[in-house]
Amino acid sequence: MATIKDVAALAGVTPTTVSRCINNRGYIKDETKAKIHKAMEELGYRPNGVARALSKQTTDTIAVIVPHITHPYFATLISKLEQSANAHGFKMFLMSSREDDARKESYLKMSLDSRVSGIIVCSEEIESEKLQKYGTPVVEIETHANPNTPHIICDNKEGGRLAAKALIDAGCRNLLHIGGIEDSHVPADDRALGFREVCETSNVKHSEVSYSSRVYSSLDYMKYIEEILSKFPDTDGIFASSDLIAAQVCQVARRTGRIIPGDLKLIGFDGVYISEMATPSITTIKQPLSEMAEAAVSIIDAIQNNQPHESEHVFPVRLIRRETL
Amino acid sequence: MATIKDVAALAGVTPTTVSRCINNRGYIKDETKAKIHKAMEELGYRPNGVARALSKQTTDTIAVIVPHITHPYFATLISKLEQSANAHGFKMFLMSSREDDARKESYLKMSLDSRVSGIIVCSEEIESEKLQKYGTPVVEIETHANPNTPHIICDNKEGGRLAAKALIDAGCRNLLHIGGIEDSHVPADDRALGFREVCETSNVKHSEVSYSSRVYSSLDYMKYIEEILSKFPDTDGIFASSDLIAAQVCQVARRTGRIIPGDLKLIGFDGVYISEMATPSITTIKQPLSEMAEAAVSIIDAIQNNQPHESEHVFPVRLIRRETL
DNA sequence: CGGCAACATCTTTAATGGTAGCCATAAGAC
DNA sequence: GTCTTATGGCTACCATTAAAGATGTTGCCG
Repeated sequence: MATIKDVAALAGVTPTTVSRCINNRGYIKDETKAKIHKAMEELGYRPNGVARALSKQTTDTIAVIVPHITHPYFATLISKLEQSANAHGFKMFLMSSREDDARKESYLKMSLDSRVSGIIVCSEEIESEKLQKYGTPVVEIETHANPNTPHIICDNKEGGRLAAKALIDAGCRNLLHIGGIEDSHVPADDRALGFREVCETSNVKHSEVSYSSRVYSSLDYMKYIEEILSKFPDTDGIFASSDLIAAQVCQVARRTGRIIPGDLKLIGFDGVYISEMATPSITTIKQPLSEMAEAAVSIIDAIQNNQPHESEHVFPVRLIRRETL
Repeated sequence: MATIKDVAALAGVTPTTVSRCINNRGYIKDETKAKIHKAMEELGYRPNGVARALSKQTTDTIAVIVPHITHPYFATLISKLEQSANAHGFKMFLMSSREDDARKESYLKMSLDSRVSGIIVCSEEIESEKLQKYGTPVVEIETHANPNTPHIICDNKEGGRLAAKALIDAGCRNLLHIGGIEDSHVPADDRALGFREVCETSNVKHSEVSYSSRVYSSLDYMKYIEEILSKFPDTDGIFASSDLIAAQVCQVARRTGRIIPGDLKLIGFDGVYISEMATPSITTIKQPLSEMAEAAVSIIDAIQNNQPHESEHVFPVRLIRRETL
């Protein structure tokens, strides 16, 4: 590929002049500009981003680390992050740990080595203190491992409250919350807190179950849900911690002859497309993922430009009524 | 962040020696190695990938361009590509055109400028001849704009045949194929060919409908499917060109009082997780996405290392039987 | 035991492709 | 005569690597 020197030689100027022409810096005669542009055109010249990054000391790239890509929640979040990144002039590295700590660690190092402008970590526990000494900005979405790291969450507790209230208002008296990964502690666990709070205040019978990270990884909760439903046969209202789980509750319900919402009412969490696509469509607690993604990217943008930024963003959630309630 | 010079100064050697120590090249005394490692440790040194890329003339990065991220087919494909990229030592840029030609063009330029090792374009028409002069390897998945560009597809026509046969064998006599984006020509269109072929040979009544790119973009086929079903009320078997469409057919069927598979049998395409997650679970034609992703990344790896590679890969598809047939 | 090749160890220099600060020159305005 | 506008070259710098060179150290042969 042609370099700036080739262009300079062809246009009869020095590389510096070409550089300034490209970057609109300093003074250049229109005539000279034209010559340079013609030379660039002729050679199909494209400035070398690597050299630029080295010289400018910024790659304009953010790394996004997620546990899974296909999970509808992460797929949606990734999509929003990509949009925001693009709008802010960032390219996006996508890295999926697949819940392997070694891979996560390796990806973190890779991001550092690539001199990304920032790292966005989603629903993953990381040792952000250790990262801090490298000076690469880190933003956490739905995690909060370190108090100094900027983080973005939705109002999980309120989400749990909304779900419990809605189920109780709809007449449910035997509630079940499916959520939380065993041996893991994330902000999403607060959904259970809000849920419990309302159930206790309203004096409604309720249970909570969590699942193994193996089930979470596989995205297949089917057998697990069957077990749970036979363990809690009287359940008439379920608050699932993701729309993905809720969609599978719909399936299991159908197979086991339960009518939704007749026999069993159901509320999901996230508010991503799968909640609309399930049959019946799922009533859910929606997170404002666009805004959350935008906030995450904005923080990195701000840090890169030495501008002030919030270190904690809590976004409101809301109930979307559909067919399962 | 510390540079190789800082490490060199602290260890009392030259940057070159540090470089050779890092890359295991040439002769270095164990004692010196130890000093260098100690210095690196102390400074928290991480080699600068940008400078490395400039010097080594390779970024070990691939760019993946897709029309959409959340669409279950693309989400799955992206996930598989990320896995293969990682296994081959590549980082992955994810870029979504959102079916905007200008954005696609801009992303293509960005990829070129970033000196990626290769570009993988999924289901997007691109002018790959124009790209060729830049020397950046391009691989197409489920597109085939240019005869010289390596491309990867599944056996779409055979998929159409399998679907038609299965529906006819199940007793359907009024078939409908939902597939194909208006004003666009992609290999996936061949699914209709195979479908038509079998229907005609078997003398079974069949129709084919395609949808607007607006509907495709929105991922929301609901209204469209309603219209189609009222336009073809006698339909007893549907072959949908994606599992996403099929899942929405399930929904519309339920709302309009059709029982699947009693009144209406249904086959999807892709074989991605949403086909398992829909209610009822969807019988589908599965593409081997893992293998296809691996092939795409392998080709870029091969080109980068001047090794030979196939220019056309056609992967077999197979019928997965579930509840809609 | 001198001489010389082979090996070991580290340094010097140049190159990767671009950007940016500084400098030199000159023409016209005030 | 000085200030502003305009033009474009020189050189250092970004962090690293490849190639070649410098220096010392063995080992072996005659």
